[in-house]
Amino acid sequence: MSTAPAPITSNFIRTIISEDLETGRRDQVITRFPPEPNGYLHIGHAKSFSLNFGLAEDFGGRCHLRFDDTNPIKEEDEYVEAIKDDVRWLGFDWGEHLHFASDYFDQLYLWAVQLINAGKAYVDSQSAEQMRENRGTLTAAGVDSPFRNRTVEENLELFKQMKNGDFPDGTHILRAKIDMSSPNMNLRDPAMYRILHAHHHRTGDKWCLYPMYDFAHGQGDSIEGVTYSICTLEFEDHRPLYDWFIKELGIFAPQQIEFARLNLSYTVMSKRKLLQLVNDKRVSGWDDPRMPTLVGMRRRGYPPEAIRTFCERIGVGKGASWIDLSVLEECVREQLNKSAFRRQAVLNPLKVSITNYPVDKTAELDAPNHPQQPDLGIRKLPFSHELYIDRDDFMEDPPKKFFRLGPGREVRLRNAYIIKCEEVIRDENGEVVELRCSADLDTLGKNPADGHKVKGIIHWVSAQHAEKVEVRLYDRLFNQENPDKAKNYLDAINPDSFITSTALIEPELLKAEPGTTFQFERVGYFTVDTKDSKPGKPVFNRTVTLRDTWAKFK
RNA sequence: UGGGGCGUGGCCAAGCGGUAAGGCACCGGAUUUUGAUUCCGGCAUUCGCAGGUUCGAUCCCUGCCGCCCCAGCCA
Repeated sequence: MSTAPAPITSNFIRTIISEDLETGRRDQVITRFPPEPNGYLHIGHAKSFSLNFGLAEDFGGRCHLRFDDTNPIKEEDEYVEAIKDDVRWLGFDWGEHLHFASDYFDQLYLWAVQLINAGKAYVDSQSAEQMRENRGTLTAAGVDSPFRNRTVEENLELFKQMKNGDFPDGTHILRAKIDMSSPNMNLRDPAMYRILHAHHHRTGDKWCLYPMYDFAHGQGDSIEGVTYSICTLEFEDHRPLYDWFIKELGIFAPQQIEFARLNLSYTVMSKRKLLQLVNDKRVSGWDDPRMPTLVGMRRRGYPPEAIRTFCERIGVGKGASWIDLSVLEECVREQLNKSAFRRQAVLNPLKVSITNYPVDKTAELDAPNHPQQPDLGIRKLPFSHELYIDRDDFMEDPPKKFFRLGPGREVRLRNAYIIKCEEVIRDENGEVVELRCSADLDTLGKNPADGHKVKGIIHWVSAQHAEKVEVRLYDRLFNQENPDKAKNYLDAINPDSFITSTALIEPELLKAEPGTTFQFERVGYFTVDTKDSKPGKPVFNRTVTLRDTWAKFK
């Protein structure tokens, strides 16, 4: 197992920062992760905050966690706590720097007044519809609001009344006075403050007007001394606006750098859609193991290290990119392979009796917890006359390349003996119900005395010692690479993304603690569900299957 | 057909004037009591296209073509 650190491939952001540091344009690196607390974090957010925290770490700076809570209608405390949890789960630490845009509401209000005084902002009293009409289109300039030239005094008075709650929602709005004919729509007198008689999760009922994200975000960065404000591509057009506010206000200027958000095949990433999946009960909740949310992945059994590896592996660029789900799954396997204890479990049982093994005898065989890491110890595996193997490991008329069991064929029982299929028993319908096999009792821990080779190895459990448990087989939530290409993304939901089944497990597995992951040898990685498991009655979530090159031949 | 971006192998992605890193995938082969893992080896005469500058261009210039984003009192 290599311990060499994964090579960090450069990216354009790293290059910019390095240059700034070398030329002295900047002398420190302060970044931030600015989620809106209106939903749970997903893997796309993980890419963003891994980048932000990672950069700060690599350059000896720091990264803040700031909640951009400027819209009280959509934001809740529940999400704040969940987001903090997720960021910590991935191993990042914001130290003292937990902030909220709402911490700056007073300052923001003062700045709005400053802009009004400077003649750079005005209260508009058009309706939302009128504003939309007057904004123009992508190719036609907008027209000035009839209220655009109100006097500073009038604006000041109106803005104060807005703050005092003298007006109902939607009647007035504070706008920046920039240029209604700008080719950049964001500069056509954008809204700064809207009236919202709503309860805020932190400021309560103190305010009845709230700043727009665009009027809060850049200043929040400025207040915190953020040197690099890293965000996604869709805010590229907003940068001139943020820079305008910063310049007019005469405050510290962070540098915004945009990168492409993550798109993962077979999943959707918009919070609106994830919320709908939850609300419509298409999934069991934000933490449904099929969700691309961090809580979902955690419950599914994805280790945080795997997600960090994934975020590094996919890189950072500016081109819209689609990452195949298999890349994430491969990171999960890579991590789990190193640490997960090995166990045996049979999902689709077929009875096997060992004809030359005493009916009343039970042996306790030693089986390593991890064949590649002997220091992880062993566990006892009961072996007896009657076993179960997986139906997939038997074929009546197997092709040449099938290394498993078939009439007259030999196979190695994992961690036990080599057996030979002597007889196939069927029921009245002709279905195979039992295999009678002879075992070479001299093959425990060694090859046959005559030196012949047995290539196939299959897993099994002792019938009388096996315990039956629930296993949940998860697969991709959508069966279309890009669910948004369907008429409705809900139509692309994979009906087989969640299958409840049972498994016969070796007794050792009964002690499994919720949240721990095992490799069911030759099958996949399974994690004890943290919600539905009971002591002595674990429920297993299939985290990810093992790679299966044999499956390709079939 | 306004503005802002982006185009390097199947998927990501370095490189930023000196003759195409790396990862994943894929294909061989070795080891293996997991058809897993691990290990070796292979995998772009070419960087969206067409011109130009240069001794030399993926990197500079020009013109095309293609894709993404923007008309919330959302973020």
